Amino acid sequence: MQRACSTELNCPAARSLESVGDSWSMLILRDAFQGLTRFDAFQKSLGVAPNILTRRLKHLTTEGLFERRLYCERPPRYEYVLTQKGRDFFPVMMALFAWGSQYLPPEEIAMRLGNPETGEDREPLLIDRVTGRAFSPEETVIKPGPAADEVVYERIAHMRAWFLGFDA
Amino acid sequence: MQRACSTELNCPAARSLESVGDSWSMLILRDAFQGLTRFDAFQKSLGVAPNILTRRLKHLTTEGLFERRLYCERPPRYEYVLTQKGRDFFPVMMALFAWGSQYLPPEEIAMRLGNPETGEDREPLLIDRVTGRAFSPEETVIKPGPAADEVVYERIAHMRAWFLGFDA
DNA sequence: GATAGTAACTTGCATTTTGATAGTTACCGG
DNA sequence: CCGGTAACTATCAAAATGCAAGTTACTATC
Repeated sequence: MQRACSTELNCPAARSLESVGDSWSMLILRDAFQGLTRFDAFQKSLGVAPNILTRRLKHLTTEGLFERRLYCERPPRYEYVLTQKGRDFFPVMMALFAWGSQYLPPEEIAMRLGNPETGEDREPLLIDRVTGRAFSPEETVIKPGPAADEVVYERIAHMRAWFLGFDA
Repeated sequence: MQRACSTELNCPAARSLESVGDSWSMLILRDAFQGLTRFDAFQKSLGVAPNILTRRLKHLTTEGLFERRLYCERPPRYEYVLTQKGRDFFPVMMALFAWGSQYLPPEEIAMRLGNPETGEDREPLLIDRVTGRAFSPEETVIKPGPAADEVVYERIAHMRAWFLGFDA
C-alpha cells in the first residue's frame, strides 16, 4: 500500500491496519482464534497460496501477533501461536463478525456465536468500560494524545460531525 | 484477493472483509466517522490516488456503506454519506482503534477517545448483550447457522481450542 | 471575455503485490 | 528405495496500486 501520510499522524487505527490491514491476515487470525496453529492447516482452511501465507505469517510474527514456535526438532517443524497481542485482537474480530452477521440474510449465515454452556446466541456489544454505556459515535470524541502535532490538532478541530451525530 | 473457498463457507467475518477488507476502505470509513463526506476531503486526508479512491468509494457504495448523494445540481457534485450499515461499522472501528492504542507506546499516541462532555478517556469494552459479561474467547463458541453445510460442521467440530482458551 | 479556481473524477503507464504451480528440504515409515 | 508429510522457496504471469496529467462542468475574478 505504501502509505506515509496516515502513519505520520500516529492514528492508532491506521497503525493497526499496518499490522492486519489485508484480508488474508484477518482470515488467518480468524482461524487462529479457532485453534489453528500450523502452516498446512491455515493453507488448507484458507486456500491461500503458500508463498502468500509465508509472507503473512512472517509479517504477523514480526508485528508481534504470532510467536513462531519449534514444536518438532527433527525434522524442524514450526507452529504459529497467538501472543497476548494477537489474542487481544479478539474483540475486533468479534465486532467484525457481528457486523457481518447483522447484514447477512439469515439464510446465508453459516456460523453464529454461542454460549459454550447453554448454546444460546451471544451478541457482542461495545460499551465504555468506565460508564458502562453503549459506545456510540454521539458520545465519543477524538482528543489529541501525547504525540499530537499541529496536523492532528487541525484535524480534530473540524470534526463537528462526530459531536452532532450523523443525521446531517 | 480473489477468494472463493472462504466465501462459500458464508462466514460473516469473511463476508465483512469483502466489503471493507483493504486498508484504504477502513481509512475512508475512519474519516467518514469524523465527518468527511467529499471526494476531495478524503483524498487530501488520506493522500490516496484519485483513481483508487474512486474505486473504493464505488465499492463501499455498492456494498451499502455509503450513499452517493447529489448535493449540487449545477455543476453536478456528489458527496458520500454513511448509511445505517456504514454507521453500524463504528464498533469495529473503535475496537480496532482501541487495539492499536493498547499496543502503541504512549508517547506515539496522537489521538485518543474521549467523552465529549467531561473530556475523560473512553475505553471500549466488548460485552455480551444478554449476560452483560465480557466477550471472552473462553465463553464464546462458534455454532452452525441456517446456511451451515458439511464443511462448516466439520470445521466447527475441531475447534476445541476455542473452548479451552489459548494456553495450549 | 479570458483566466484561474474548485470539485469530482478518468486515462495511461510504470511499479508493486498477488496468485498458481512447481520444486526443495528434511525427515519418517514400510 | 519409495511414498508421504510438513513447511516452505522459486518462478513467472496476472492483477492491483500509485503517480501524474488530463477532463468536465461549472463559478468567481481580473
